[in-house]
Amino acid sequence: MPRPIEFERNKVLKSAMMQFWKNGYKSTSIRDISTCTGLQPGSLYLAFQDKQNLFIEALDLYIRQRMEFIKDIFGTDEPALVKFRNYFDLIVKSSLSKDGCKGCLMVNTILEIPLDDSEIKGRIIKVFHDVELVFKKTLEDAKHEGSISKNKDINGLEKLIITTIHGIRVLNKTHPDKAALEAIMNNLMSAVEQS
Amino acid sequence: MPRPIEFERNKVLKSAMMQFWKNGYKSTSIRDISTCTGLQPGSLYLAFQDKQNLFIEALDLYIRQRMEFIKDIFGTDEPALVKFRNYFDLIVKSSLSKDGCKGCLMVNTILEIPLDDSEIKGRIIKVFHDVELVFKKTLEDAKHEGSISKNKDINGLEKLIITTIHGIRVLNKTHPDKAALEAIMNNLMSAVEQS
DNA sequence: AATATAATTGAACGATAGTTCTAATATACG
DNA sequence: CGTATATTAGAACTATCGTTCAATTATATT
Repeated sequence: MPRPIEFERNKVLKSAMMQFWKNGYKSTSIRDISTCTGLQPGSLYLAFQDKQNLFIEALDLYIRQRMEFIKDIFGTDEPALVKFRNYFDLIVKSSLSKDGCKGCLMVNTILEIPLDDSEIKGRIIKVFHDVELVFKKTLEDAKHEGSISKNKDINGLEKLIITTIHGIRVLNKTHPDKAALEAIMNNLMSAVEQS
Repeated sequence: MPRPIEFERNKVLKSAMMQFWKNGYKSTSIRDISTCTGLQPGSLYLAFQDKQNLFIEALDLYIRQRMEFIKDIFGTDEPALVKFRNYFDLIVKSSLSKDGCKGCLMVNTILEIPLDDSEIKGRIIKVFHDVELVFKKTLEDAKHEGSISKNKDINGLEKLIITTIHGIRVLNKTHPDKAALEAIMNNLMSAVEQS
């Protein structure tokens, strides 16, 4: 009986996500979203409640993609150090791709958002934490495989990895540069391998 | 004959800078600035032209402070590697200080600002470049002093340093943690020293 | 085919943003 | 001491924001 929904929710969310990723949360207006999705404000509000919730759903889509990316690499049965090498290579590759200069939506958002905004901030911090757990798990595996020393400081190493990745997200917003990216990643790999 | 200016320009700029630093460019309104400086909108516009220019002057104040900080450390006649060690120690210290959780105004801004905004972006990229020149110069000095190997890749090393610092600015916005900061900085120092 | 249902439209709304303007104010000089 | 000069105050203006709403549209069922 009812008129059916015309738009595909995920396509709309993807367009919105790309817009937020490109220009940031505050600098993206509902009219911008309306333009890039082809949906009128009314439809957007009916489907997504309000701007904050629309952003959260777009962010969640981004997060799902990132976590899938992580899972594709770290969910294999390859040796732990190979996983890191693959991951670092793909970070370099994606940094040099078309979307590379936009950095990471999560990092951009956590630096943009006011200090006391906890709803969105908490979401992102949780994802960072989950990623760190994957890193730690893989570093533990490396210990068991005997490819890194038993007395390595896994917490420190894991923080080093995620901090370097975040630094690269900033670099991407300024001067993406293949040589620099490779130098940074090679150093990081050495830090991981080094007994 | 004229009524004298009552406010001190630098004090006003400092208050504005702190506000922008805390909440970001877009999330800070002129009325916020009016409140934190005690100046009415009219006075602000007479003195600073418009919001963008006010921000640029506040940013310039921040930049001057940062460059002074850099100069205080790298402008001494200490050995090159000691300069880096001092710098890294101070990064850790400031990360754990009251303002640490606000990250770096330049990094925050470059991640917040829309991709095609070149006025402010260009200013920040130039500063990053200037800082990188200081790092490179100091690494060259280290070579001449014989404290690092002649065939070290200075460009790669310098990018590694600035990228790690930027990563820490992101870390500061999430979980400032003394142990993590020290682990990251110790690794960075090793990467610099290591022949 | 007529109708009930709900999605879609895009104009309109109130709030808030950046900005401007006028009146009031305060000194340095004649 | 009065006046010229320029700052200060904060109300007012315009643009734009997030958001809502009434009218329109399109199907699935009767």
